Amino acid sequence: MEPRTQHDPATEAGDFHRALRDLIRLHQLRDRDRVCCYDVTVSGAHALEILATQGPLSLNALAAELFVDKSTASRVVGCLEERGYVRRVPDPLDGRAIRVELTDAGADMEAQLRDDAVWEMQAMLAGFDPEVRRGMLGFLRQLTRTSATHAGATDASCCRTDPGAD
Amino acid sequence: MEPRTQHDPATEAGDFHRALRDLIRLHQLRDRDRVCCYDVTVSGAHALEILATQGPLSLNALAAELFVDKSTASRVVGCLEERGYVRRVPDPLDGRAIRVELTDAGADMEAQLRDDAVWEMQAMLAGFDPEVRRGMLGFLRQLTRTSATHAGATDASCCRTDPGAD
DNA sequence: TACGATAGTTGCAAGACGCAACGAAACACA
DNA sequence: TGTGTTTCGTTGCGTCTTGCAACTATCGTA
Repeated sequence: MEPRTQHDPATEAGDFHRALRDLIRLHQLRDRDRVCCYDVTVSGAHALEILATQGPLSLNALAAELFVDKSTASRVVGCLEERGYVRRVPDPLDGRAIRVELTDAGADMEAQLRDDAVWEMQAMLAGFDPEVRRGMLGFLRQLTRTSATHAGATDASCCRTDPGAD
Repeated sequence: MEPRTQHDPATEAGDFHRALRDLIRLHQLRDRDRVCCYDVTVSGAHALEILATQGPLSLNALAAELFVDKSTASRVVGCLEERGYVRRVPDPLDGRAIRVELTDAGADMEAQLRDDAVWEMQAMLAGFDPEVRRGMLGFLRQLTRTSATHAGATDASCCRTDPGAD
């Protein structure tokens, strides 16, 4: 049992955990408000962004990118299509599949949303050292990767109630 | 219009934005799974953590910490109380108010949840430079603060779309 | 042609949330 | 001291998001 000093790994990890929890919780709620006036849901906004980055995708691929069930993805696409932001195009190579494409309006909307977020992020980043910024970006991505791994192995990691006696 | 080099602020901000979006989205979904087997909801887990950190709180204070409506907080507390993790104690100084207290079982559960998260976070942090870690912690907190400010000023920032676009 | 696998859609239920209405207690003020 | 106002917490109700499972249509293969 090591003493909990300021530099104790567990203490530091606890700080990170709290910071991350607050951030996630806040974004969960804030984004809902922010996005509403743009007439798209949070998932919709993410879908637009993904489509803008990766080009047309099948529904399954989109669902995977969004980390949601394909049924949810289907509904999200339905909403976006109603508003004219995406198009469902039948896949010429596979009669079962569709390709979800961004329309011009969708691309425009996506640019607006991204601009907004980027602008805000830029302001935030200004106060940090370039080297630290690079490290942070890697950290965020690493965190996502690790979390994704754990999420994938839910059955095992979900109910490991006792890490020590295992 | 400067060219978008690797060090262009907007590009970097975009990278951050994407990284953060993925992280938040993933955690949003992963936490739901993770918490299920512990018999508490995500909000419930956060509430436990907050109570453990800050001690007994009024319902309003708890709601503020959770960033939710007091009605939601009331229900969350109701769930936790059913399971024996918290207690509603009448405030001796104010007949209207209550104090939400952690029970022993609640403290135990909270420790389990936190341990889990801390353990994971610790593993993640191990690979990063101490200086970068310090920067990151500050960054995360700054991000939360800024986001909170924007969330508070929703009326102004939410609908700064083009009014004539409808 | 028949069968199993795959893509996408939809019915259904559950969970989290906010708003608004409500009762009870505290407070302010005449 | 009595009355009106504010604050605290609870509850009814509707909405939104999501996943699971059942379903249809299509593809690939024997």
